[in-house]
Amino acid sequence: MKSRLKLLRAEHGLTQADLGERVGVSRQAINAIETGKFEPSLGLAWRLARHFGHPIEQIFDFSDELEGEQP
Amino acid sequence: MKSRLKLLRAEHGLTQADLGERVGVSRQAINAIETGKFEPSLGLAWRLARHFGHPIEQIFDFSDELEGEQP
DNA sequence: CCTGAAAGTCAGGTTTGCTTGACTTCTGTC
DNA sequence: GACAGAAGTCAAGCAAACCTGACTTTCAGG
Repeated sequence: MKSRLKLLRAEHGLTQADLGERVGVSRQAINAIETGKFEPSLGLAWRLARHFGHPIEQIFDFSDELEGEQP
Repeated sequence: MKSRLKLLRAEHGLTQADLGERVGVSRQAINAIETGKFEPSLGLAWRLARHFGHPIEQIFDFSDELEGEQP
């Protein structure tokens, strides 16, 4: 999973602590997501997407993790 | 959080076990999500959304959980 | 060079997403 | 009414998503 979170946050001139505060998580959580330590929950992803005014899929991209999903 | 998962699954004529198999989780997981026991991870939400061809926000709706997010 | 703010990292702990296995309840069909 | 398949539920366990608190690294300005 790759995210555009770091980019978006920079564009909005926010610090990790700032963003964390606004979406209700710790600054370490934001940092961990940006550095790929883990993925956000659906609720957090939703709040982040809403905060930046973008759809979730446009911020968090899983399209490189296509396994056995027979179409 | 309310989801349209049960509805979409019914529209596609799938059983909980079927759907679970296609997105890579157990049938109990699908059931728990449909009955509101817990929320899916972002990865699972992404796979479900992709499987039904809808954006995540259109399937899982958090808009009733708006707390202190100063716009 | 110093300082301070921001970012990054680690340990330890709690909560939640998800598993398997087993059991019960609901719904239809014969 | 019996049977089967689907849905629902519970317990026990593991892994991932958070938390707090503390520490180190990076880097721009004075």
